[in-house]
Amino acid sequence: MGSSPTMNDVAREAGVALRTVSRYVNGATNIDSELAERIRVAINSLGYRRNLAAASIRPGWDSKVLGLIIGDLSNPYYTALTRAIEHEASERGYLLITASSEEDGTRHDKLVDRLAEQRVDGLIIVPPHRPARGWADVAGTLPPIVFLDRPVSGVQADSVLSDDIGGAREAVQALITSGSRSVAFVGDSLSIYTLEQRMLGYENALHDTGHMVRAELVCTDAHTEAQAREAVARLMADTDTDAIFGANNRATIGALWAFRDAGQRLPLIGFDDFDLAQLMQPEVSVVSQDVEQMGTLAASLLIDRLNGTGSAQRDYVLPTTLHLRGSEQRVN
Amino acid sequence: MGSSPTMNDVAREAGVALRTVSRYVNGATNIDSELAERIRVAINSLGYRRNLAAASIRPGWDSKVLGLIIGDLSNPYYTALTRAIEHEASERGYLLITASSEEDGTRHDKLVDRLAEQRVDGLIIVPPHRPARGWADVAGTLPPIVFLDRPVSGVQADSVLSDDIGGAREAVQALITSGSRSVAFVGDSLSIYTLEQRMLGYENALHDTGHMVRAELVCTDAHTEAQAREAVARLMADTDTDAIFGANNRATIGALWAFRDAGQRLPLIGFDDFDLAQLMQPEVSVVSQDVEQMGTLAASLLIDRLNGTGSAQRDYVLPTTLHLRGSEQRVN
DNA sequence: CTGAAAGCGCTTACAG
DNA sequence: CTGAAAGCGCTTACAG
Repeated sequence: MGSSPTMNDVAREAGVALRTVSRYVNGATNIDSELAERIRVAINSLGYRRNLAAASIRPGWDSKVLGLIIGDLSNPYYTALTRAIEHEASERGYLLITASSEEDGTRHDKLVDRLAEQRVDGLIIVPPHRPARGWADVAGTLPPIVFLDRPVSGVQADSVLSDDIGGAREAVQALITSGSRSVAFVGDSLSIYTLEQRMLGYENALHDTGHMVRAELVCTDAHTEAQAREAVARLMADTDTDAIFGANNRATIGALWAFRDAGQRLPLIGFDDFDLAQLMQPEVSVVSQDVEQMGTLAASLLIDRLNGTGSAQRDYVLPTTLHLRGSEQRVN
Repeated sequence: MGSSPTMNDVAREAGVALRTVSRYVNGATNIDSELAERIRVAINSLGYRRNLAAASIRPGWDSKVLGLIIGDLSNPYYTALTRAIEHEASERGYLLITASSEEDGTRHDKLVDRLAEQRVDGLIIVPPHRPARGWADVAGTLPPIVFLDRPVSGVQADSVLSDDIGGAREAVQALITSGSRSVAFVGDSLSIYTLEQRMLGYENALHDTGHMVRAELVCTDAHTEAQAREAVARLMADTDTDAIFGANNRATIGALWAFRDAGQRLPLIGFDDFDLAQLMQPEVSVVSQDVEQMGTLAASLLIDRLNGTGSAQRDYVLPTTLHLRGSEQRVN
């Protein structure tokens, strides 16, 4: 390292008072031009850089750093969210610390603590589905929070969500409209808020169209792509499943694998778009979330609140969009 | 906000000296157990959290925050890199600030400045291919750096690279071995280090097998997937191209699109693996970089250096792996 | 417009 | 083992 030059060093070098350097560095306009020049030269020759970390400990100054806790960067859904958040934050002068909880409650809590201790100005959080401790215990000690993807009750915070119920219902209805009668639900644990909601949408669609929810067509333990692949294989072999609703990305991709394994496909609609969906044969139909808007909105709500221009706290539920591309159709 | 409680508040509440609280918080073992208990109670009742930002301005203390500047989080290659870096950093107690330069030199320089002013302990940087200013101008004012994906000359820093030349050569040789004679190069600008290297590998492979480099088979202005798609379409229409080397992800996907548009495919090998490569028909052959190891190594080198356990500065060039999955074969 | 001084929340020799 | 004091790099009333 070799300790870097301080504002004090610059003041000495330029032969002015510390305060004058501070004003110069902070962009004050009314500075004697000769002094300003001496300061400029001193800064350059010393290679001085202001220390924002030090500046931010002063009362009323904030760090202009936001924290983001997501599940896992390997999930393209979270990646897209992160990108939008980072973009909006950067646009508005904030840096972003990104951390992955890996859906582990304890790890998540540690990250929250660390970020709070780091004195980030605000937090955007995708809460883990099995929290290790209650939010109420720590809420008072945390900076402003916006929850993303999943809401948290009992905490003062905005939430930005998608219409999981509506999206799932629409997808399942589309499958039924295309002629399927035994639509299977393939997804992860219902203890995950979004999956629970999508299950509700699935049930709604069945009820609306006069169908029963049949337990043997419901798989809620496909945590990975590989498990979804197996689950779909089993559904195809053991039941009269005639269409698949992939309740998340991994489920959908798993189904595509199972189709390839079986050498035959079933009508399919997935929740969440993915990169090459349109390059598949047939193109994969999906319900897509407006991920970019979700991220932008979350960052923007948080920053508005930090600036005191936020409105009353509420949940924002963004609509989803059904993209019918072909894979929903029956095979004959 | 409402200013949060400080160590001073805790000391007063517990009826001990500030220093004792500091020692408690920093995990000193030898503290009178009765005092420790009083401090514990005071911390809980006040909802005190240590202020790491304040602590880190003291001499010899560092922030335990690293900065990462990449091109763009929408590129899965950078995402994978980021994930590995974040994982290693987290594993070793560091937080990670991630920022996107969007390949813009000026924006990149601003991020470097901001991160330096934020006093991150170290920086991992994918340098933009057209830097707006020279590294020499600022090198002295920056924390330790590890360059990733592309090297930078004239700066004291480690670099973590892939064997772009070797990987490209191997890919092109494989296409030739499969019977292709007019292998086209489709990629982005050669002012990007990795693309320049891959072009070298392409040329090497041609020379090694007694072929000439033919200008009409070389496309180096496919900056986007869409442009690559058009470029491949043109190659198929206007030249005798009988195989495509996709010099990056976007080029490869663009080629797949062009194949679908044309209703026929050419032998293809791409540089960089992608998520659904094996779900395509035929499965897409690629040269893959060991992205996870690159990220882990970069973070690990940086942290070792911060801890004073780093070795002499050098470039690390990681080998690539050719995955032949079928798409390299000729169509008949 | 500029200087000398106080203070942000914290850690660390220095005495006891 | 613990207390009162100095100081990290910075900003900001307070005087001039």
